[in-house]
Amino acid sequence: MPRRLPTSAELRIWRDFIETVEALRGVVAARLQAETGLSPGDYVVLLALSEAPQTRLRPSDLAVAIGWERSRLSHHLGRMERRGLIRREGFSGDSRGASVVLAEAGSTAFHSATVPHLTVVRELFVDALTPEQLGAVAEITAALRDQLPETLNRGAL
Amino acid sequence: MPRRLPTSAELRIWRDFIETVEALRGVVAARLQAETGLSPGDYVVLLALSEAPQTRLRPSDLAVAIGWERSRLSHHLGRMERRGLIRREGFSGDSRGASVVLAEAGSTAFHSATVPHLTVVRELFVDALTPEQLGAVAEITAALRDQLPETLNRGAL
DNA sequence: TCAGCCTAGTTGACACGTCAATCAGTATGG
DNA sequence: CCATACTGATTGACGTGTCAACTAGGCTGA
Repeated sequence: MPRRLPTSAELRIWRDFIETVEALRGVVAARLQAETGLSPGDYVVLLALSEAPQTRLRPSDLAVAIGWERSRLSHHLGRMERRGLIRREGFSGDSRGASVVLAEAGSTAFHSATVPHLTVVRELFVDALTPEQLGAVAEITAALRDQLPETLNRGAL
Repeated sequence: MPRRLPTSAELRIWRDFIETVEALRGVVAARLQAETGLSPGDYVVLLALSEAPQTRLRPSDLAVAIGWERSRLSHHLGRMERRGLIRREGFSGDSRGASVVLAEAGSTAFHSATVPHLTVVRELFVDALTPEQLGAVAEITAALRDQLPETLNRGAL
């Protein structure tokens, strides 16, 4: 039984919030793409691979590490492989398993993307907020996440 | 000249924030889809049409009203037209112009989606936050928007 | 008048995401 | 041994978004 509906003020906060975050995501993505040739998705994949032993991971492990569904990852890896950022190799031991390997081009791209990536986050997010607001963001994030179905509380939580 | 890079704490707040909002958007979209058969995009389009005189708008005006690029809207209208939610008609006066008309099915779908839509927003957003936090969201949204390129400060601002 | 420009709108190519189906290899119980 | 179930991974269909190109109708000034 629904308790009540949002007031128009609450609704406006919701819409502004969602639209602004979407715009922010879009701008960050566009700047990363322009400055480094990598999408945010590319970046997280390359980051996880860089940190992995031998810079290689099985797709399932990679998916867990970055909190993606396997199918999403598979599609993305296909695109990254076409661009030479990663390679797929067989996995000795379990012949249904595969292995994703960081390619030379991927490593290079990742390293030259790190600073631009962090700079964009600073300029558009960290510098936009006061330290108190940044703390409030952390609180709000946690509160919102708690309200989400548990299935989604994935990742480094 | 970059001033400094984000600390790892700041970076973690950023990542959690973006991931959580994305998850939230996904959950809202999935629930709307399941309960009403409409995507968030469908909903905003139908909302704008419902409020327009004669429930009809020229695509450009519609695009401005909801803050979308024309091409995005055009693609979306194509899909909505296939489903019978809207119709496209000619526009008398300027023969380049067209007109988007709310179809019967669109009107029905929109009206039966309103309450579920508001309920989802309440449950996953409004109810997750204290009134103070809701106020903080509004502040933070404004601060983030101010940092975005002006081109994007679109809509009812 | 008509060349050049602006505006309205659509289209095509492609990246990204989700879902359901599929395929192949491993494990397991009778 | 083998049917069955489970797991790792990919695939196809389709919705969604962006960008650049394109069509086509108005507008304006030499």
